[in-house]
Formats: sequence, structure tokens, C-alpha cells
Amino acid sequence: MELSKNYIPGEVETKWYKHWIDQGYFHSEPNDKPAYTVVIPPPNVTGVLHMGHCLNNTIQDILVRRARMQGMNPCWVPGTDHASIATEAKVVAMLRERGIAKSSLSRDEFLGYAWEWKEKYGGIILQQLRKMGCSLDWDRTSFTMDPDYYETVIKVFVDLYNKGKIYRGKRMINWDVRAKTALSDEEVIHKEVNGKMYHIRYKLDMPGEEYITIATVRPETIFGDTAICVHPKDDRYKNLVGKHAFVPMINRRIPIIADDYIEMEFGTGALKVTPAHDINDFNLGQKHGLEVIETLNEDGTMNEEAPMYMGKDRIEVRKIIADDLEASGNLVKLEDYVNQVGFSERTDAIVEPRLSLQWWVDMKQLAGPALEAVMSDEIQFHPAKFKNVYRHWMDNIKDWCISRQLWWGHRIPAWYDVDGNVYVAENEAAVNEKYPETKGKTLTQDSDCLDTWFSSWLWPIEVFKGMSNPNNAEINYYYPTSTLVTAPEIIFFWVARMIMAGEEYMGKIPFKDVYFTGIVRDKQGRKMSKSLGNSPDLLGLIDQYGADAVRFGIMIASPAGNDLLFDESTLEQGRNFNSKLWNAAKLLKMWETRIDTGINNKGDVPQDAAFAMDWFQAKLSATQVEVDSMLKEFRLSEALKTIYGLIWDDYCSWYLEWIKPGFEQAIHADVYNKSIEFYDSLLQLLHPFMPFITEELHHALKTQTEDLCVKEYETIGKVDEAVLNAGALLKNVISTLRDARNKNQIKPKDAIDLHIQSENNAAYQRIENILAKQINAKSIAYTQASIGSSIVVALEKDKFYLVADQAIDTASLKENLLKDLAHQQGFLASVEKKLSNEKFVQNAKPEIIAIEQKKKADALARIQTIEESLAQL
RNA sequence: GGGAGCAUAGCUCAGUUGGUUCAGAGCAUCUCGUUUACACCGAGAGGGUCCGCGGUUCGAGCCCGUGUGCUCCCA
Repeated sequence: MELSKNYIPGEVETKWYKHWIDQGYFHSEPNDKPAYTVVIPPPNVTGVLHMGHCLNNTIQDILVRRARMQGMNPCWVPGTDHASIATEAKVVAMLRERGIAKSSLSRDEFLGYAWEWKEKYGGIILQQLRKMGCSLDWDRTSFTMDPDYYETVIKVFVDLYNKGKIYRGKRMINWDVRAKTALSDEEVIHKEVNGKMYHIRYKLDMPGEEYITIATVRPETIFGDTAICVHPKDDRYKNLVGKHAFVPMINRRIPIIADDYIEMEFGTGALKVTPAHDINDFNLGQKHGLEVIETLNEDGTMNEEAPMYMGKDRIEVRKIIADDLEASGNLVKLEDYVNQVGFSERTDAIVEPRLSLQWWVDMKQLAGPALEAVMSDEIQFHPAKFKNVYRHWMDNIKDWCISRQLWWGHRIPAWYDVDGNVYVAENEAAVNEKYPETKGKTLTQDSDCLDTWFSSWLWPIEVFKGMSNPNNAEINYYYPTSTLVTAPEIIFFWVARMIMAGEEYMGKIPFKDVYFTGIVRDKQGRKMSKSLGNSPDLLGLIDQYGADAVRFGIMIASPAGNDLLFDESTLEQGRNFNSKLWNAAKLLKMWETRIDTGINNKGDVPQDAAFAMDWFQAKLSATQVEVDSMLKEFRLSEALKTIYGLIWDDYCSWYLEWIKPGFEQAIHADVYNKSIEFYDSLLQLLHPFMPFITEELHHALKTQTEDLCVKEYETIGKVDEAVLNAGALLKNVISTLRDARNKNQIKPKDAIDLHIQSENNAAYQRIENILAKQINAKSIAYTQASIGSSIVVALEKDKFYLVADQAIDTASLKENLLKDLAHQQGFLASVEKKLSNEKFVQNAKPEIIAIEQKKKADALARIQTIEESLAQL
């Protein structure tokens, strides 16, 4: 097979992905091999591939492909999440564009549109994952609203209700005024906002014109005020406690109470208490038995409690009311103030605390075993620093609000009779059976849906039908899954809750390792976002650079446990790496036609080539061991860097040059075959990271019986340390002599004569040819004495004399030697100081002292060599 | 307000139990070079007060304290 001049990714990628699928390599069935299970974090059904997905799924694919090549039975399950609020928002927007209001539709009509939309646009992302080469088992594609899955979610709700772990309660929740639904705490994003602090005076209910001044950032909430609170020890207000004041504009009479919750230094030290619109005020109200007055409609406009502003949005009212208060003389002061405001993750609306009747999961009971599983390292977090974050959250866990005022999702299985009694069961028939008193009564189902995460916390179980068909062969084989790869942002949303569900319903943890990826940011460290326009088009990048280059680029820039700053230049590096791989293969193919088939073939492999082969074998084994341990510790980026260096530097720059035959000369068959074998091992090592080009080249090298994708790694050979060291010495000698040539401005084309003065000539004799080739020497000789008019280079205890035709720049040579001498002398001094320190000799471990003594001896020898060289100049 | 983490070369990061010539890698930069795989290349070089201060120790990039700056999570 002839290789084209350049590697062209497009066709190759399509060809191999289709081949892998046709061969069924990605499909898994339970068998005798150990399972390696990964469930994809299901992207939103509305999703399109972005850089975060690219990173996350590349990592999963690396782990899965590696497991496959290690002879395990990997199963990577794809799927999507119905994403109730995000999807409903998109469908509503789509309908609005068509001139249809959601309010004009029945629930069923709306869901009809939603399903239609889901079938049309949902799961585009799954198609895009194929482009990246992800080895997902497509036959197992799941959706969180598949019929079985839906039933399971309902079953879990009923079960937790029966166990008393789900309850209905009126609580302060986060209200999204745009989506008109409750949000969980995790769906609220806190941001700093520049606002104003309003100092407002309330007239006291006593003779004369006496006032108390409060400070607030939300003057529009005064209509909900039911008390003013001060600190009991605050001398300014002590005499007012127990008295009353009037809310401006509406003149409601409210009590002045005392509580040590108040911070005296903050604002005026007097707090207006609005139990309906602030969580802290609500708690305070509960404690003091205050009235709760709601002043907002569900869309964020003011209601009849604020007659003069009724129907106006609260944010708008904030501006108007300041003027009105000022006009009436009740606005005492206005100052700039920065405060934290909660925004809806989905709609970006400012979230309002709102009192409402919602469904809750009691988390305290579920949290215990889930915390223990992580703290005991039964589940391992990578990086481990997230254990702290996890513990802190679990220790302070709050109940989970799971009802959402939406239609798209799993409808809450609760029914109400006309009197408002609540009955919970799988369906109406089950209700009648469970609660016989309901027979014949008119029942209405709760119109709300469940939080999306209430279905995704069952993902690792239900993708194998572990709950809809308990104890089936697949769940028993694939569960617990092996590794979960996800973003730290959803550690509480998802990871913690999956652990809870796993413990609750399987009695087992859902996964053994959790790898948290970093967040993909742009070059300046900003998060990628649509509004900033700094999110590159991933498919465009794949078209431009090839999928392998994109995978390389994102992985090489992705230090374990840190965010990664995405820069297109790393994709360029990936593309260049493709070229390097391609060109190395081209070189090998060129030699294929020059294999020595004659008499020489029977002869021994030339000594220098034999050395090169031994050395690379050792280097390869050592690196395989290294990569193996890095991957075990999830240090993927480092593993890739290591492989990159092995291929580019050790194989291409050193090994291939060392065995390269002379111009149009033959190559020994053993050397050729070994080189092909090495190269194939490199491709195999790299394959999980860059699957397409490696598969292509694997087949290009020679006729293969097996695809690289499923070729199992062989046991790693023993590492020959002596050969490794000899190779390192050779590289060092070559670099040093090349440097000497450079510094003395010897042109690359000008061959030199090299004289070596060493106590160990044999070490050099077997690598003479390599050395001569690499430093362009026309002769190599061994000497006992110095050589006149030559460039002298000292390395360890050996000296090298370079004889060139041109004049020698003794000045710069001398300068370098003197520099080196000074360095060595300084080093020697520090070592001697250490050794003459009695305390060091007494306290340090013997092996450390031995090392110091060797350092001293080496330095002395080296100084002697340099001094001799200097003497000759 | 509570909690977690980070600070090492121009940039992004390694640096394990305190001890080897330990101060490293990749990218970027500079010099030289188109020699028969590759200029998407080759050969070579320069570049750091390991954030500041104090402490423990024979010995600190690493341990302790403290200050400064930054990031994230939660309220």
C-alpha cells in the first residue's frame, strides 16, 4: 500500500468508524471477561457538541479503548437526558415563533409538540460524537424518558414516598419568574451585582414625629413587611423594642422586635422583616410568629398588596418607589452597594425567594451511606481534592426540592381529591387499590413534573434496566460501573445523588472511580459561553484539523484536575504530530523495497543497528511501564506527552536515524522487521488517544490479521537498564559534539576527524558508526594523548578532539571551558562543605552520604579533565 | 459571612517519602541549516529570587506559621 504525500484525515476517519461499527467492536454483551463499564453523562437532548463534551468524551473514549486493548469487555453506554426545563424552554420558544402560546395548548397538545421536537432535533449530539471517534455501544442508546425508564422514575418516587423519604411541604423555594417554576438550590447561580442601599424611615407609633430608619437593597418589598427587628443589645433601639411603627405608603402597623440574629454594624442596625420574600426573614418570622404577606405574582409583578404598583415588575418598581419615597421625605439616604443576587441557571432571570407548596426529598437519610462510600475510598475521586468539597456539602445537606412547574418530564404520581387530600401511587388504578376510600371519587393528578436530576440519578442502574427488570443478567454483570467521567460542577447535582440512588436501590455504589475533568476556558481564562462568542465550532475544527488532532490538542492541554485553557495552537501541534507519524511510516515503506534479500541477509545484524534495536526495545518497555502507571492514576495528559516524546524524539529523531541505511543502500531484513514491529507497538500505545491515524497506519505498514482497535497489548518485556544508560550516554555525546561543531561554526557538510580519549574504548567502538553518522565524522580514532590544533570537548571523564579543516576559535572554546570549570568548582565546594559538616555526617542516611562522596569524586575528575584541556589551548 | 484550592521559565504545567547535577517538560523565542521521511522539518542555544517574610532541620520548591495575590464552591 502506497502512502500519499500527506495524511488526509476526513476519508480515513469515515472509513474506519464505519468499519469498527460494521465489525461490532463497540458492542458489548456479558461474557467471561472482566467488564469495564462507563455510562456517558447524558447530554441534554437539546445539546450540540461543544468543547466541554469534546474533552469529557475524549477522556472516556481513551479509557474505554485502552480497556478494550487490555482484553477487558468494555461497555460504554450512550444516551440523552430529557432536560425538562431547558427543553421546555426551547419548545416554548419554538412555539412562540410559530405564534402559538403555551397557555393556549392543553398538556397533551404541548407534549405532542415537545416529542415532535425531540424526535427532530434531539440526539444530534450523538451523531456528532461519532465524528470524534467515540467507541460507544450504540445498540444501548438510552433516553431518560424511555417508557421503562419513565416507569422506574415513577416507581422510585412512590417508593420513597412510602418510606417517608419524600414529603410535600410549604417552604421557601427559589422561584424562576420567567419559567414560572421552582428551582433547586443548585440551579441558582449567585453573581455580584452593583445595586443601591436604601435607607428608609418608618414613622413610630408614638406621639410626635419620631422615626426608625432601616436599610434595604429591596425597597419594593416593604409592602410585605411585618416587623422591624433590632439587636437586643443595641442601645440605640433598646427603648423601641415592643413598640410599633408604620410601613410607609401603606401605613401598616408593625411591631419592633429584637433578635440577636441582627448584625448591629450592618446598615442602620434595624432590619425590615419580610417573611414572604427572604429566607432569613422567613426563619425570623417563624421564630417570632410573624404574619407572611406575599406581594408578588408568579411572574414577578406586584400584586394587590402594593396597590399603587400592581401589575408592574418588581425590578421596575424598585426604581419608581425610590422617587416616591423621596417625594414623601421617607428616603433618608441612598448609597452604592454590591450584593449577591441569585440568577436562574436556565433563564437568567433574577430568582425570587417564594413560599410555596412543593415536593421534597429528605436528604439526611440518604446522605449517610453516600458520604461514607467516598470518605472510605470505596469510591475514589480523581483528583482527590474533591473529597473535601463533597464532604462539606454532604455534612450540610438540605432537602431537595424535586417538583417543577413544567409539563415536559416525569409527571408527579400524586392525585388529589376535591378536598385536597393527597394520594401517591403509580397510577390512578393503583391509587384506588391502595386507598379504597378514593374509589368513585374524582381525582386530579398533580400537574407538576419532577426535576431532571430525579431521573438522571438512576442512570447507571436503569440503562441496564436494573430497576424495571431487577437482577437481570446485564445489571449483574455491568454494575457497578467502572469509571465516571464528569465535570466538578455537577458533583452535587448528579454524582452525589447517583451514589445515593445506588446505595438505596442496588445496595451498592454505582461506580468505583470518578474522574473530574477541568472546565474548558478560552486563552484568557474565561469560561466558554455563547454570549462571549468564544466557543469554537467543534465540528469545524474536526474538519480543519482532523478528529485525532483535536483529541490530541485537547488532551495535551489538559492537566489532571485543572481547568484547561483552550488554544487552537495545540490542535496545530496535533496535526503536526499526524504528519510526523505519517512521514515516519513513509520512510519505513521506502525501505521496504530495499530489504537486503541477498547473501548479506544471512549475516549478522550490523553491530550499531543491533545496539540501536536493543536500546529502543529497552526504551519502549520502560515507557510502556511508565504510561501504564500514569493511566492507572488518571494522569492522561502526562501519558500522552510521554508517548508523544517517545515517538517523536526517541523513535523518529534518534532510533530511525541510527538504523537508517546509507544513500540507496539496503537494509538488513531483521532490522527492517524489528523497526516495523516497534512502530506498530507505538501505534498501539497511541491508539486510545488518536484512534484513526493509528488504525490506518497499522494496516499500511503490512498486511494485518487484526484491527488495531481490538488488538490486545502484549506483556511488557523486562527493561535492560544498562542498555538504557548506554543509549543515554550516546545521545549525550552526540548532542555535546554537535554543540561543539555549532559553536565553532563548522558547517554541517564539513566532515571532521574525531579522536576519543577514554578508559573505555569498547563502549564507543560498538557505536562508532552511529556516532560518525550523527556528528558527520569521516574518521574515528582512539588516542592516549591529546591531539594538537583540535577542538577539545570534555564529557564526564572522557575527552573528544575534533579536527576540522578550518581554523579553530580558541577564544570561545576557552571561554566555554572556563565557564564549565567555574561551575564544577562551585559544585565541588558545596559538596565538600556538606561533607565537612559534622551534623550532616552524623544525621544523614548512609546512602545519601555515599552519593555525596561519589559526587565529590566525579567533580574532581571532571575538573582535572577540563584543566588538562585548557592547558592544551 | 463560611469552606476549599492555587502561586515554579514568556505561556500551560510536572516535580512522589525533605536528600542523585533538582530547579524540569511541552509550547513560544533566538541561532544555524533546505543532508536522499517530514519546513506541518532538522540540529543547537538562551531563559527561573520556585509569590514575600519568618520558622523547623545537618539539609526546604516540598513541612509549619504568617502576609499578599488569584480561582472555585456554598450562604
